[in-house]
Order: sequence, then structure tokens, then C-alpha cells
Amino acid sequence: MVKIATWNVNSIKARLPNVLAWLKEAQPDVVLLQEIKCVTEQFPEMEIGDLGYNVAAVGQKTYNGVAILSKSRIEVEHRVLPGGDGGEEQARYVEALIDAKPAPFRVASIYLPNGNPIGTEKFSYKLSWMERLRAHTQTLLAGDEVVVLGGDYNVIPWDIDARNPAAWVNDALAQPESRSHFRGLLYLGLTDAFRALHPEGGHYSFWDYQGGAWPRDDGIRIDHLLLSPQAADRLAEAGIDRGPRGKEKASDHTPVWCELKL
DNA sequence: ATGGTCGGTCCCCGA
Repeated sequence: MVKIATWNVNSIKARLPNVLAWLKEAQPDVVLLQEIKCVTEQFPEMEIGDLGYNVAAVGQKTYNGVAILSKSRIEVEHRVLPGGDGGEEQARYVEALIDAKPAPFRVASIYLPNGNPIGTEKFSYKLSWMERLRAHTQTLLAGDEVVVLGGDYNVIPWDIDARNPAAWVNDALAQPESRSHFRGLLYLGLTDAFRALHPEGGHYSFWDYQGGAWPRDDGIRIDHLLLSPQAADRLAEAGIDRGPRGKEKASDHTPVWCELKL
């Protein structure tokens, strides 16, 4: 069994004690991190390495940044989502082969553009990034591998994934175009690991810092683990660990995880 | 009725 988690930590430096505590407690084999908010060289590799994890980070100054932590060896395959124009890239994608014991598998840590406000170049950037992800997913699925594409997708897939759907109607995270691009990934053959095992709504992975969203459980589910058919065949469990969101100095996101029988 | 969040950075921007 292999446990794979995704967590938008909103600054790895500010969150390091929380991340270390959760790694010790939850014992994931692979963790996909987003919003590390530091340059690659400043990622706290030593502290995390001391817990038995290898690290592959792709950072930039101030914003974004993704990483993969793994107890097995990591072979990085992409540091940028393929299909770009080769221009300046925000640090939003890292993909690697995980050299795990029974069989290797592939993962990607994804920080999809937020896209707000709608009607701006930020929203069109989100949609074009999603189209690029669709094209690359098609290539990945042709490989017939166990693949887990996890991260902060910045998409509320269905109304049941928000406590208050009406509050999000003008938000990029719930736009029909955002949702249809997300569904396009599912139509290619990816499985939303959490939804596959928890068809009911009311489970969230993000609660805004503002307005007491956490104590009121006014959340949304935007962090997802999307599985290739070969991975979905091996899906045993999936869950959202609300614990870290209730801690002191919490990220506004909490870890989402799945277990695969490999 | 009012004011109510974080993090990084350079006092405002992004979420």
C-alpha cells in the first residue's frame, strides 16, 4: 500500500513546523506540495530529509512553487508543464517517476492558476493552462502507467463541493468554463480519487482565512488527486485530513490523500 | 454598527 497526499501549504517556511508534525503523524509515502513560496534553493530540504523524504522542488520568488516529497527515490521528468511557449513560466508544475518498491509510478504536483478576477487575462491564463494540462494528460495516459496528478486545481468541481455555492458564482473557481475544463480531464479517463469513494458532498479542503470560514465550516473542495485508470484500479482509500487546518499557524488548505494497493 | 486574514516583501499584491 502506498499513501499519496497533496497539500497547498501557503509558504513552506511559515508552515515548516506544521508540515513536519503532519509528516510524522500521517506517514505519507509521497506528498505533493503547492505554494511553497520560495526559490528552489531555499526549500528546507534538510529538515524534511531528516524524516526520510527525498525532495524535488520547483520554486520562484514570492509566489507559487511546487514540490514532491517521497520516501522512495524521485526521478524528475518535467519542471514545467509541457506545451508552453517557452517564455517565462510560473512555478506551477513538477512531474516525476517514483521508484517505489513493488512497482514504480508517476506523480505530478500541480498548482493551477487561480484565475480571479473573471473577465481578465488571469482567467484566460487559467483556461489556457488547463488546456495545456489536458493535452499533456492525453500523452501521459497513452503510457498506460499508474499516474497520480495531484494538487490545488483551483476548481470547485460541483456545487456539492462548496458549503455556500451561491457565494462562488462570480468566482473563477466555479465558472462553467473552469468546470468544463476540469471535467474534460475526467472524460479523458482520470478519476477524482476522493469523489470516487465519497459521492456525497460537504467535504472541503480549503477554508478562507477571512470571515471565520473555518469555525463555520464554510469551505470548498479544490485540492484533488486525479488517477489514471491503472491507478484508479488500485484505489483503496481516500480522505481529507482536517487536522492540520485546526492547528496554530495553519495553511488555509488541508491535506487530501489516497491509498493505492501497489 | 463596525470591522473582521494571511504570507512575502518592501508598504502593496495575490489568494
